[in-house]
Amino acid sequence: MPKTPPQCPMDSILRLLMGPWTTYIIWVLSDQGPQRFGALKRAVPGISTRMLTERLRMLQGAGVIWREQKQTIPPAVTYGLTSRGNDLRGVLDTLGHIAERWKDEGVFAEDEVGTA
Amino acid sequence: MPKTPPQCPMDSILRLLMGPWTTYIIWVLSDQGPQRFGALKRAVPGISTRMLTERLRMLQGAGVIWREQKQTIPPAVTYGLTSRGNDLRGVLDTLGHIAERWKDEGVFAEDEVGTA
DNA sequence: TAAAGTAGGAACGGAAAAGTAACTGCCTAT
DNA sequence: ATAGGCAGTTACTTTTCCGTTCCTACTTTA
Repeated sequence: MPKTPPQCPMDSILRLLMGPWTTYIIWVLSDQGPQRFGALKRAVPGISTRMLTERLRMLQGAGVIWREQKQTIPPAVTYGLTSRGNDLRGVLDTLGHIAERWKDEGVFAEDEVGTA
Repeated sequence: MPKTPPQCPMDSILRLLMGPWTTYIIWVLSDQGPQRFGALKRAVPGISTRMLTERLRMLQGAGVIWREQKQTIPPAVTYGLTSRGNDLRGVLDTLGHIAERWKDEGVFAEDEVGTA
């Protein structure tokens, strides 16, 4: 029972980006450059370590971000966007523009999308 | 406790597109033109009427699709993309290309995204 | 000695999303 | 007369996700 019919590969990619935090993480990494785990956590206010870890693993598994671990004594792990992540950047950027335009038009106002 | 920090409007739009079926519906409407409810349901294999209705309402609420109801005796309801929906089309198209490229590269293979 | 930071892992629990199934009312075709 | 299609709605159940909390092992600082 595939929820994602195979004809539509972009659904797979959306599943990847979908999570509540995913795009935000990508945005931070693309806006502020590579970050360490703690810094990332601080940059994404409200996220739990569990979620952050999970999302990072997922993105890493998809090759969207890289992970560099330094085996120093307090281990230092840094994450950054790969070229594949930069692919996404453009799309997300465009989507962001659309989103802003829509927001100006009131699409996301509660009485329009919340009700109805 | 907003899961979507206000700084990131594209998260709102992704929330809109995210659902398991949403993009597929948009794709069908953009690929095959306006469709009636039943046709749409047949075109999106596996979706339940409940989900289809919900997604359509959501997309309609966001102004992504229009809904035209003819008060004939078996009521005929047709859905189609609005100009706003066509905004999305471009992005989804790009995303689709990326997704296909990634798929060719094996990003979505289980051993890459499932394991890790 | 105790607290805090580093980068997570494991377990538990609630809430929201999604699927299933049954029902609506009206009409047409068999 | 009965089945089936139209376009859903409602209720029920399941699943899945997400957040919270506690834990690791080590080191530095107070």
